[in-house]
Amino acid sequence: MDKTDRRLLALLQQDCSLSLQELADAVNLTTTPCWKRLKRLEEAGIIQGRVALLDPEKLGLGLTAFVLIKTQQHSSQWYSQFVAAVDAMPEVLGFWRMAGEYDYLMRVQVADMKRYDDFYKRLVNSVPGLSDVTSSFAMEQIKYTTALPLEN
Amino acid sequence: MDKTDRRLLALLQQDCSLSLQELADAVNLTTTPCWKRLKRLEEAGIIQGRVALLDPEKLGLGLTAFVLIKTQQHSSQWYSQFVAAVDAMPEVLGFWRMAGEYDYLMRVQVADMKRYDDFYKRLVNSVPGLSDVTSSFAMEQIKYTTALPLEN
DNA sequence: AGTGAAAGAATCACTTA
DNA sequence: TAAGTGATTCTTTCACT
Repeated sequence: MDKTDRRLLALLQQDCSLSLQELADAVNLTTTPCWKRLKRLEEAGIIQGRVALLDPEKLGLGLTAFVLIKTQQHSSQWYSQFVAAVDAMPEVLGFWRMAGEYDYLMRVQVADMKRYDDFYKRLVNSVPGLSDVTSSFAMEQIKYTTALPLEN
Repeated sequence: MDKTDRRLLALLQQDCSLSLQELADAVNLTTTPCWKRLKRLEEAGIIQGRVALLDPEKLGLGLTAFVLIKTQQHSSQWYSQFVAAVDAMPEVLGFWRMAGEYDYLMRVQVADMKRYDDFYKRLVNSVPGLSDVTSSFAMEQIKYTTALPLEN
């Protein structure tokens, strides 16, 4: 993983519709060595995939909620059940186990409050022991990017 | 935006390296009408772009932090200054203005605690009036997806 | 929405430094 | 071990139906 690889990654995480020729030009290579680098980065799992980013507003999914969860349940069995349940909920775009006061944090994207309420009920009923669940709602998304800070 | 468009979007937000032929097959079209739909969805801004998703761990960016911010400053001038400052910080992957107790929530990705501390100092010095800033750290990322819940 | 042709891009065997 | 050339194949794009 040299500087050229990093520059390729920085470019691709901004726009993966760049052609091999454009990428190669940007890093002063010809297409073949550039292509080999991309294959290597894919096989190494550094490039996890290529996705289209969609506009949530235009798709009627304008409500972003963050859910903070505390629980008394900490068995590994309960945990796998919880993770499986949350995994199966497509409204959950992000899910983290946290250090500190709350045990879990979730980012949820839905159409409106009615849909959020619906999601919330499904969530608290999906596993036992979700007693302390607090929801916070976003008024505005100021910044959102999938691009990691690779500094180029 | 009919059902076919939605199915195309659902596919592309999972994997935009699918060829036009594969996409067309999946929605029972030939390449040309399928291509025209994609162009329409791009021009409408529903497809915002195509990006490569990278593995943060493998790039040495394993620390995810959430930053909650309260402020007394609410002038539009202060706000644009704050937004511009945060925008310029590549460690910030998500930034929301919130309803409720805290005014802002941020998702930050960095290498380690040392780098986080560095970021934190830059943040609180970027604009005046960031008195109440609390950081929470993720122990584990359980789920992360850019795919919106389009239900297909 | 489809056909078919032309242009463009990706892929790979082989070569070179 | 990394880069380049050139041929082949696959993909995208578009005028026309």
